[in-house]
Amino acid sequence: MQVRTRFAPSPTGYMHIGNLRTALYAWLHARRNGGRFILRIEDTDQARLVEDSVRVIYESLRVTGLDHDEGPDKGGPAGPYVQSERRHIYREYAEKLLASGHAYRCFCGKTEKQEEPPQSEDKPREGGEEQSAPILGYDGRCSRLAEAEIKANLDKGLPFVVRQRIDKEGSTSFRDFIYGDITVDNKQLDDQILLKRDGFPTYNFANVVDDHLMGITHVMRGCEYLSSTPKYVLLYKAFGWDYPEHIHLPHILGPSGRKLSKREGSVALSDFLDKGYLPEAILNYIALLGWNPGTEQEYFTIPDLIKTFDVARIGKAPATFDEVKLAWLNGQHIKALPAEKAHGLFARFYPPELSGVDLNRLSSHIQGKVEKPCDIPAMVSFLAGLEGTYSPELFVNKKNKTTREGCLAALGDLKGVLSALPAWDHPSILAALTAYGGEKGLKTGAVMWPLRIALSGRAVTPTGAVEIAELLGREEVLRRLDLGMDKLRSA
RNA sequence: GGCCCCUUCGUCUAGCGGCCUAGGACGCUGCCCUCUCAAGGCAGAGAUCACGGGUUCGAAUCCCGUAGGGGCCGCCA
Repeated sequence: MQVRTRFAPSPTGYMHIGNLRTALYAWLHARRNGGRFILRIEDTDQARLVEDSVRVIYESLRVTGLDHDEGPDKGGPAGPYVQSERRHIYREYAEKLLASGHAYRCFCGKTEKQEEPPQSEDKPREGGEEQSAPILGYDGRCSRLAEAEIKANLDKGLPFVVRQRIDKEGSTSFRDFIYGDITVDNKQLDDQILLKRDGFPTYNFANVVDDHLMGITHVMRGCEYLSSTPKYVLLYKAFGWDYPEHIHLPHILGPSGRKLSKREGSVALSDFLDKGYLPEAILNYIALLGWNPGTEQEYFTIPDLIKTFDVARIGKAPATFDEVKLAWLNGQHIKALPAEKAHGLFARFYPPELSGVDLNRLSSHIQGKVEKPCDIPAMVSFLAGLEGTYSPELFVNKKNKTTREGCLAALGDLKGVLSALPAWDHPSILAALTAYGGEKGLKTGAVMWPLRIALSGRAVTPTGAVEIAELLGREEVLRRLDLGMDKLRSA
């Protein structure tokens, strides 16, 4: 049977990194098995619609390369898959359940304001208050309504919701691919709402209907649905449908060990893209959060991932998102980039003051050491100017055995050597410096150190001293050499 | 509160009864190399496998319990 997976995001306005991982796993599983990957927009909550969010979803999938085979913008015999456009379908299936007695109409009104706990309104729910206020302690009374009462209510035009009728006897089990056998007593399962007053289905219903209608073979989603799945299983049974393989995924946690959230830093794909993380590095990293290849390989290209990904190696324990490791992996992917691509990635991070510098060269110099391109401005700022003052103490370096006096002398000599240099390019500069070191019996490090400090004002730079000199140009180099000597003298 | 799930170095993880005096990666520390730092190479610190009981000749691996964490219990998904 052909594997069919789906990604079913709701339009929240941004692509959460946890959702992206779910999409990635579903996509990889489909691609790995020559199956189909379907995109379905779950926009059944009218109150929470966020403008433009469908575009964000498309854009996120486009930039990460998680292409779908069927869905809203691809047409196809089974598309488009936007739940708000499929209301008639859910209504039709709700009618079937109503007819078979697996569901019933509930006419209970919304909660009285006074009944709400006075101060438990910690976080006001986002939108939809009038319609979606829960019925506190719904006791199932409408499930026992007589036929005549229902008819009377209907005739009066009373609004209603459709609820799933769950027999509270016994228990319901299913086998999750990751978590194994899950059994829940039916008395734990409430008569969940299938169709809301506004005629839209809830996730609980639309999801089951669509997954069946779209022939989804493997339902992959976050494990927050694990304990609701028995209710879905009951729905499948009520319809007489086979249920798909369930693959619940462990959560991704934030640094504090709590669910990854905006408060704790970046959670949206766009946040990482803005910082200069490569889509393939992001995918590589999140693939490893909850899954491992069974080998010691950690660096993966997307084709590698397709070849290697296996749902059998997904773990159960939640994983903490670690941006430091993401950054390392990003650095690995940056190193693998062709020079032009790397420069293209870096370009937007160069500050405008660097206009006089050969940025292409700079890019090739730093490609091997950039992990997060957003660090670039700070890395290269010294090239624009030695803003502020650096401490002459920097000239003293134990490892290279440099002293102030020695540096002062070296700087003076270097000024002579460099101003006399016929050509200004990397090999010439390097040759002159090593020759000078040889003459004076100095190790190259002892020559480079004072030069680096004078040119950059810092002990750590993203490129070697010679590269800096070349990039800066002779005039600026000589000027900075003077500045360094001034500092050493006045200190 | 009820129910469900999870628990190996700081973090991601390997491990599916003996190969584990628990392996790899990130990070950290040190050394080497080099035009400094970085990168690269090498080395090291870092986990009594949450805890307590079993089962077994033998348990990180199986069973039970406890604790901690997470999730669900919405006309949200």
